[in-house]
Amino acid sequence: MQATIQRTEQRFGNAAAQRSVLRSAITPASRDALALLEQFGTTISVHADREIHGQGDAAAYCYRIVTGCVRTVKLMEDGRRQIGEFLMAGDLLGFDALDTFDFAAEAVCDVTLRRYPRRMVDALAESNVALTRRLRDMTSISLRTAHARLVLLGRKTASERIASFLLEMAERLPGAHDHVLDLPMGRTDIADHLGLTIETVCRVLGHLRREGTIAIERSSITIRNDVALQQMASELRH
Amino acid sequence: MQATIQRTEQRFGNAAAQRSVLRSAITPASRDALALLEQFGTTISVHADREIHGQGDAAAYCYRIVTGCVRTVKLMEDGRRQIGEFLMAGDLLGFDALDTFDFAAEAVCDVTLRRYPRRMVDALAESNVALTRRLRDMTSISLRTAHARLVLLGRKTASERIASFLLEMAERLPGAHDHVLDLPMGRTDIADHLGLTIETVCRVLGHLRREGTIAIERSSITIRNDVALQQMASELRH
DNA sequence: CGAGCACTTGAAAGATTTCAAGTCCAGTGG
DNA sequence: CCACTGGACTTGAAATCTTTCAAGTGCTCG
Repeated sequence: MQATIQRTEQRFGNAAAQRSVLRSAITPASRDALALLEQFGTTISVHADREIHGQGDAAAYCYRIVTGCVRTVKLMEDGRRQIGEFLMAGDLLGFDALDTFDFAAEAVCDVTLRRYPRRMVDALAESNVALTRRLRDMTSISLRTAHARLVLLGRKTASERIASFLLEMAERLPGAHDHVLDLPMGRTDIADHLGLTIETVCRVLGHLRREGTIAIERSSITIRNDVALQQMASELRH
Repeated sequence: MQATIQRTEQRFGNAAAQRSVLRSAITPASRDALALLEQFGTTISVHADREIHGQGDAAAYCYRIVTGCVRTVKLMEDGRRQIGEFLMAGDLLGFDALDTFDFAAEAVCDVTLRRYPRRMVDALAESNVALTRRLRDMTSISLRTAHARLVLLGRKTASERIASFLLEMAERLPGAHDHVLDLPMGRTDIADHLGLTIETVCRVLGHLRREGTIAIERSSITIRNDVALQQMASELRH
């Protein structure tokens, strides 16, 4: 199982490959390790904009997103907001928490989740080496994602951030066929994820549309020129 | 994939109190778990500005910083640079890596490291539950640190970033007694860590000095008013 | 059909960066 | 021992990018 992850990781340097790695968490073998948990799982539904867990809550459960989209949110005193990441179907939430969450998780749209008691996860991890290893690798992958975002937020321009975001969504959104992205999140969420204002997000998207790089229809964006987007995204040196 | 263990920018509630909480993550028991590795360790020295490992290198070793300061670096094609974090004596590096590093690690000043073969770490982890658990928690803590930095880079102003940085250093620098910080890193490193330019770093520091909040003597900064700094840092809502 | 909300777009304001000089030491060589 | 040189750090002024403030559009829902 770990072999699968490692093999994928070899394709380093190719930005697209790198991104997909971050989400390809569910390989056949690793699904087996996680499958042990299934018997302890409960399926729950959460409506759009409802909280799944709050910032500072005890980490009593872990989750797997079955359908829909979830955002992880940190709020500052004055209301400034940072969305750490968007989680899509198949993504996991809370498996790498300590005993409390340091961010809230909210449903972006109506979502279905599979929920597992954390102490079952911990108990199983104690006795199952494969699962343990799997959990550690998953957390490492989350960390790698976070580090890529540090570069995005610390060093990229607004256009580069938007381009990177669109390319990431093109790979991660379920059914993003033919370069058509049905974005579940609004412009405000995108802005709070990319460290921009909603106006800047709109302006950059508008610019890309006028250039012919993308087409926009409300929440659906079609990538018309992904080479242009990739150049604009300025990925890391390799 | 940074491997800072005992530190975290955990920011709920009283930021200072919270920070020390995670420091105590290194309990006697957990130190014992890591102590198993000691027999496989080698001590090495690296001169200032030399590379410890490159971006993309196979993760053959893990490290513990014995003395000095290390920076983790990501470079973009055009030379823009992001420093993920600074590691101080006692911090760990590479324990949460996958099979390659996605960032370089460089000595900020002359450093002494203790180096452990990764496969020994993995082998021990397979058979030792305490160590395994310890590794997972360490990675989770790194992740929490990274998330706090996402807020800093995505939503804080230049002054807030500098204030947060100084407060973090006040806690993490070995021997930061009496609010005197001997910063091992230069202004350029600080800028590349905080997503700013060197000029902005200088200007904000100069402003704080003129205000009487800090005093500056080359690489040594004295905090004269830490309440002012804490207010300026704008920590997270709790 | 009107209200409300999300999204757009324009114009002015503001924060940070860029460009350009300096200043201040530490180390070097005379 | 002292002047000199290079690098790190400061500081000022103009340029630039993004935000803020303001309006306006368009769609959805009641």
